Amino acid sequence: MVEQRNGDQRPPTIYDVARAAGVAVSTVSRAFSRPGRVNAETAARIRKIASDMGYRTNPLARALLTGRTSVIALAIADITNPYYFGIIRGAQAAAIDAGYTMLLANAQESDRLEREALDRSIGMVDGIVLTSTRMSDSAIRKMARLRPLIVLNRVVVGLPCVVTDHRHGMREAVAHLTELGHTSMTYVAGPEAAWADSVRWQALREIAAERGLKVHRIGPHPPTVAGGVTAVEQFRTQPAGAVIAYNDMVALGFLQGLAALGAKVPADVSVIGFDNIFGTELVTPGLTTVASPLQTLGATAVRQLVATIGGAPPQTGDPVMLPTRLVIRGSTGPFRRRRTAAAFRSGSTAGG
Amino acid sequence: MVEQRNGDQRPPTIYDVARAAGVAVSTVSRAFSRPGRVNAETAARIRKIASDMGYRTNPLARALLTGRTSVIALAIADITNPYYFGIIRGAQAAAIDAGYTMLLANAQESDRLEREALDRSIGMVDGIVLTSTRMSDSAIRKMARLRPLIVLNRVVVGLPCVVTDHRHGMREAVAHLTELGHTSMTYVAGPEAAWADSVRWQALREIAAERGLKVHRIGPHPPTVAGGVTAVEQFRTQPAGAVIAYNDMVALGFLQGLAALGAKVPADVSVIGFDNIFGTELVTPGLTTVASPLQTLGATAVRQLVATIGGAPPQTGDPVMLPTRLVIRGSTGPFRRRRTAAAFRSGSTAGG
DNA sequence: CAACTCATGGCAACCGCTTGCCACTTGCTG
DNA sequence: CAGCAAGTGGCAAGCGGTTGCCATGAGTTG
Repeated sequence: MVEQRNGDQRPPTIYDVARAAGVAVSTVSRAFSRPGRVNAETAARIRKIASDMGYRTNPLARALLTGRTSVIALAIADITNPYYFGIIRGAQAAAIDAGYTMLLANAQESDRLEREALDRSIGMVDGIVLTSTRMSDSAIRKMARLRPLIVLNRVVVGLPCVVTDHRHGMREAVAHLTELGHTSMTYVAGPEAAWADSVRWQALREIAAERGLKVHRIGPHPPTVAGGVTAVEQFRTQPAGAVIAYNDMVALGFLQGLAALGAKVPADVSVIGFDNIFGTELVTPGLTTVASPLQTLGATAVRQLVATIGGAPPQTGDPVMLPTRLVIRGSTGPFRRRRTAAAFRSGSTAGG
Repeated sequence: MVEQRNGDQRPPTIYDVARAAGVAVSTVSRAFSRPGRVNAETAARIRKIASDMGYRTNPLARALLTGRTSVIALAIADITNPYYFGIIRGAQAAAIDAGYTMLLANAQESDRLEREALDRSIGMVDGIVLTSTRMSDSAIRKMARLRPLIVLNRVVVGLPCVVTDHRHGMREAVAHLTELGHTSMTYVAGPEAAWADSVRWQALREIAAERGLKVHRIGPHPPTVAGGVTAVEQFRTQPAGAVIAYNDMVALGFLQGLAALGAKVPADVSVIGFDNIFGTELVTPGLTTVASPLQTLGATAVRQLVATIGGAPPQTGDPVMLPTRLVIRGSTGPFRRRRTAAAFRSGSTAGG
C-alpha cells in the first residue's frame, strides 16, 4: 500500500457512501450505473448522500474493471499548424457529444515521437484517431490490432479511413484557372512523406493530361510559410502564370515571397492554396483556395471511431471521402502572358 | 466479471509473464519499476520475455494503486483561437519532457462546458492547468482543492498563477506610439469577462495619465476578427491617429475594416495589437504587436504544475509574470493630423 | 394456504498492478 | 563453524469499483 492514509484527506469511496447510507456497496454502485435495479427512493437517497459527501466515482477503478475509459486519443502531426485547428475542434465536439474525453497526442512531425506519445496513452484510451500520421503502414496496422483506430487524411488498405476528396478539389482548382485563361501552371510540392501531396500532384498531372495543359512541379518544400517563401526562388527561374501550392501555408509563404520580389498577384501570377485555413482571408489579396471540410473531417472520424468502440463493425472498405469547396478570393485572376514574363524578367519563357 | 474471456484475445498481464518466466508476479513488477531490487540478469530475462509476449503495463491498474496517472489536463477557453496554439505547444513540450501526457479540455468559451469537461477528466489527471478560464474564482478554488492546479492568464489570489506582464507590454506600445508623435489613441476593448482586457485598459489609462496623453475606449467587442471589423464602425465616428486593440484578432479585423473604408495604414491610422499570433506577419502591412511569450507561458505553467504534483510547495504568493516584447511591423507610423482627419471626413475632430 | 414470481439488496470475486513484510540463500566475519 | 548482514524473491493485501449469483421478503396465483 502507498504511504498516504492521511486522515480523511482522501476522497470518499463507495464504501464511505454505503456506510453513511446503511446499504451495501453494490447497492451504491447500482444506484449510479443501473437505474432500474435499485428502488427509486433508495437510489435517490444514496445519490443525495453521495453528493453531500462530495463523492465522485473514480474513473480509473471503473475502467480497470469494465475496460472502458471513455477517452479517445487524437494524434496530430503538428499541433501548431493551423490546419489542424478545425480538425481538433470538430473532433472535440463529436467526442463530447458521444460522452468521450479527448487526449491529444502531438507527433511534432516525427514518426518516433508520434509512436512514443501513442505508446504512452494507448493503455488509457478506448480508441485512436490518427491524423496525417507519419508512421508506416505496418506500424499503423500493429497499433490497430491493439485498439479501434481510424486513419484521417490517409488511406491504409484494410483500415477505416476518412479523407478529403483531393482529386475533386484539384479538378475545381484547375477548372477555375482554365476559365481565367491559364494553360500552364506550376505545382509547389509539399513534403514527400505527405500522403496528400502525392494524391494532389498525381491528380493534377492526370487532369492536365486530359485537358492538354502544361504542368510543372517544384519542390519538395516544407509545408510551412517559410517553405513557401523559399519556393519562390525556385519558381522565378521558370515562372508560370498560375501556381497551385501544396497547401495554404505554402501558398501564404509564396505570396510573401512574390511580394518581396515586387511581383503582383494576381496580375503577374495567380496563386491557389489548399485547405482554407485561418489567415487565408486576412492577407491581401485574399487567397483563393480549395477548402477542406476540416471540422467535418474531425467529427466524422470521431463518430466512426465511437461507433466502432460501441461494437459496430469497422468500415474497412473504401475510405469515407469528404468533398471540398473552392473558395475564390483575390489571388487568382486572368492570365496575362506579358505581365508574367515581365515580372520575372525571364526573356521568352513566358507561359512556360 | 465482464463477459469478455475470449480465449487469449486479451493482452498479457504480469501473471502471464510471471508464469512464462517462472517467477512471481511481484518479481515481474519490480523488474520494471524497481531497477535495483531484482537481480540484473533476472530482470533482463523477464523484460525480454515480456516484450516477446507483447506485454505492456496497464496504466489504469498502476494508477489505481499509486494514485498517479501521469496525465495532466489543459483547459482551454477556445481551441480554435490561434492565440492558444503557442500555449498548447509550449505546454505539450513541457509535459512530454516531464513524462506526462496531456488531456485537452475545451471550454468553448463557456463556464458550464468548461466545468463539465473538467469534471469528466478530473478523476484521470494528476493536475490541471486552467487557461483563460471562464469559471468564477470560487469554482476555481473548489477545483484546486481536488487536484494541484495552475491558473494561466489570470490572477486568483492564493492560487499559483502564471500571467503575462500586460502592464509592461502596454508601456512599450505607448512608448512606441509616442515616439511616432501620437498623443491621442483609441483602445478597442475586448470582452468584459476577460481578465486581460481589464488589466490592459487600466494600464493604458494610467500610462496616459502619467504622460498626459488622450485615450478613448470603444467596445466591448468580441475577441475575434469579426469583432475588430465592426469596431471600425464605432471608431470612425470619433477617429484617432492610433489604435491599440485588445488583441491581435481584433486588430486584424480592425485592419480589414479600415481597408474596406479605404483608410490607409499606417498613413491615416496606426494600429497595434497584442499577442503576436499566427497571421500577424502575413497581412499587409504587417501588424505591430506586443508579443506574448506564448510557448513560455504554457511551458512555465506545466513545469510548475509538475513540480507541485511532485510534492513541491505550490507557489501561492505573487503570480509569475512573464515579459512581453514589442514587435514592430508596418502597421504603425508617424502621426499625421491632416491625413487622419481627411480619411474619416470628420471636420475639425482631427487629433481628438 | 402453499407454491411461485418478482423486486431488491448483499456477498464476494475480480480487474492488473504495487509494495510491505517475511523467508530463504549466500558469503563473510569473528 | 556458528552468527549475521545483504541480496533476492514470494505472499498476499489492497487500490475503488462492477456484477453474477444468491437470499430475503412481499405480492400473486391456484
